[in-house]
Amino acid sequence: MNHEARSKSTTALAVERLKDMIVSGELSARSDHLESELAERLGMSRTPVREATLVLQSMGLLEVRPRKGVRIRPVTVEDMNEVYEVLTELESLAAARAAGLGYGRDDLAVLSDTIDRMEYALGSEDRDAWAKADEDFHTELVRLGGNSRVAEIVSMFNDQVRRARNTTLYARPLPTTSNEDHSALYNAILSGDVDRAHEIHKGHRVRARKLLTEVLAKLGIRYL
Amino acid sequence: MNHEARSKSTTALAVERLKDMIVSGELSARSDHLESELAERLGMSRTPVREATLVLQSMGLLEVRPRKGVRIRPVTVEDMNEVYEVLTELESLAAARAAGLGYGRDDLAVLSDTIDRMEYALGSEDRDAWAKADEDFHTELVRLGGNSRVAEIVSMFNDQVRRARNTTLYARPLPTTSNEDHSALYNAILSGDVDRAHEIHKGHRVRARKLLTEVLAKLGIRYL
DNA sequence: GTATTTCTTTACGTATACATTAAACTTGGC
DNA sequence: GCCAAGTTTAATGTATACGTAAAGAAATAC
Repeated sequence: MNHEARSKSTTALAVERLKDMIVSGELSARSDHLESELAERLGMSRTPVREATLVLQSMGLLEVRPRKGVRIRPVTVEDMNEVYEVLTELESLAAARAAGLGYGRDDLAVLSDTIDRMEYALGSEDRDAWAKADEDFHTELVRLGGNSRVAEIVSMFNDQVRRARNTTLYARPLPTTSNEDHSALYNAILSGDVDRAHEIHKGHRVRARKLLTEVLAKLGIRYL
Repeated sequence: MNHEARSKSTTALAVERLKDMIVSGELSARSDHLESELAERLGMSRTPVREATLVLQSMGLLEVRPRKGVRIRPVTVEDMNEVYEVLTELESLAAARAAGLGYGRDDLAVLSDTIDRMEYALGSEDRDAWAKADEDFHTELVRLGGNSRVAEIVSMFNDQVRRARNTTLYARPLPTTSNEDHSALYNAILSGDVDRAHEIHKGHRVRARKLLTEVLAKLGIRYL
C-alpha cells in the first residue's frame, strides 16, 4: 500500500516540474532549452519531456521551436493586457452567475475564508500570503460560477501571468482597497444581486489591471 | 522543390486528420479507440498519434483514458450552454473592442463579405454555405477585436460544438433574422459605437443560443 | 575580404522495443 | 453457483534507436 499520492506518470511529473520551473523563474523567460537538456535535468528520457512540452505549449507557457529548443514564453505588457481583458470578462460573468445560483452562507464559506485570509495578510503585511489567498479567492469565485470552461481558462491564464504577478508583488502598494471590493462582491452574491456582482467584480478587475500596468510602466518593464 | 504545401510533420497531420474525423462524425461521440487502432487507420506509428491525442485532449475534443482508449467527447446540452456562455462574452467583447479601434471600410471588407455571403446563402437556401459564412464572420470578428487569446478560445470552442451545429443545421428554421444583427453590428463597428456593438452582438448570441437549445429540446437530443 | 558551396554536426521526428500495470480470465475454494 | 485469488493478456508509458534535415563551420572561388 502506498501512503504517498499514487505514483503519477512521468509525463505528468514532467508537466508539473517544468511548470514550476517556469513559474519560479528557474527557467527564465526567453531562454531556449533542448529536449535532451530538459530530459537530463529531470532525469528522464526525451519522450515524456516532449509530451510535456506539447501540453505546456497548449497552456501558453512555452513555444516549441524545432531545432532551437523550446522557448520559455516571455509575458509582454501586451500579453498581460490580453490576459487581463479575458479574465475581467470571464470572472465577472462567473460572479454574476454565482449570484444567480442562490448560494447560502455555507456554500460561500470557502470564499469567505479567502477574504478573511487576505484581510489578515494585509494586517501583517504578508504579501505572499495575500497573493495566495487572492488567487484562491479568484479560483473559488469561478468555481462558484458553475461553468467549468470558464474555470479552466481562468486557471490557465493565471498560470501564464503568475510569474509576472510574483515579480510585481513587492514593487507595488499593498492592495488595501481591494478587500472592500471582495466583501462587497461576497454580499452581492449572497443577496443574489446578479448585476451588482457583475459590476463590482468588473470594476475590481479593471482597477487591478490599471494598477499593474502602472507598476510595470514605472519599473520600465517590457516583459517578464 | 515542392509545389505542394510544405510537408507537415506526421504529428500535425494526425491532429488534422483526427480532428476532421471527429468533427465529421467518422469517429462518433462516446466511442473509444486504441492508440494502435488509430495509428493503423492513419498509417503511422503510435508516437505521432499519441502526441496528437494529447493536443486534441487539450482542445477538449477527446479524453485520454488509459487502457480504455481515447474517448471521443460527446457534447452534452450542458456543454453547449457552457461553450455558448463563454462565446457570448468573448465575442461581445471582441465586437466592442473592434468598434473602438477606428476601423474603416477597407478594414472591414472581409467582415462585410461574410455578411454578403450569408445573405446570398439565405436567398438560395444553401445552409452549408450559410454555416461556412457564419463561421467566417465570427472568426473575422474576433480577429478584428485584436485580442489573440480571445480569438484562440473562440476557435477552440467552435471546434468543440461544430459537430453539434452541423447536426442541427438542417433541423432548424433558416436564420433569416440574424442577418439584420450582422448588418447592425457592422454599422456599429464602422461608426465606432462601442456600447452598441457590444449590445447588438450579445443579443445576437443570446438569441442564437436560445434557438439552438430549443431545437435540441424539440429533437429530444441530450448529447451530440 | 566576402560570398558561395559543401561538409559536418546535431537536434528533432518517428519508429520500434521494452517495461509496467490495469483489466480480464481462469481456477479453486466455499 | 458464487466469490476470491492468482495468472494471463494486452494497452499504455517510457526508453532507445535511427533517419532526416536544419544550422553552422569550413573551405574554396572570386
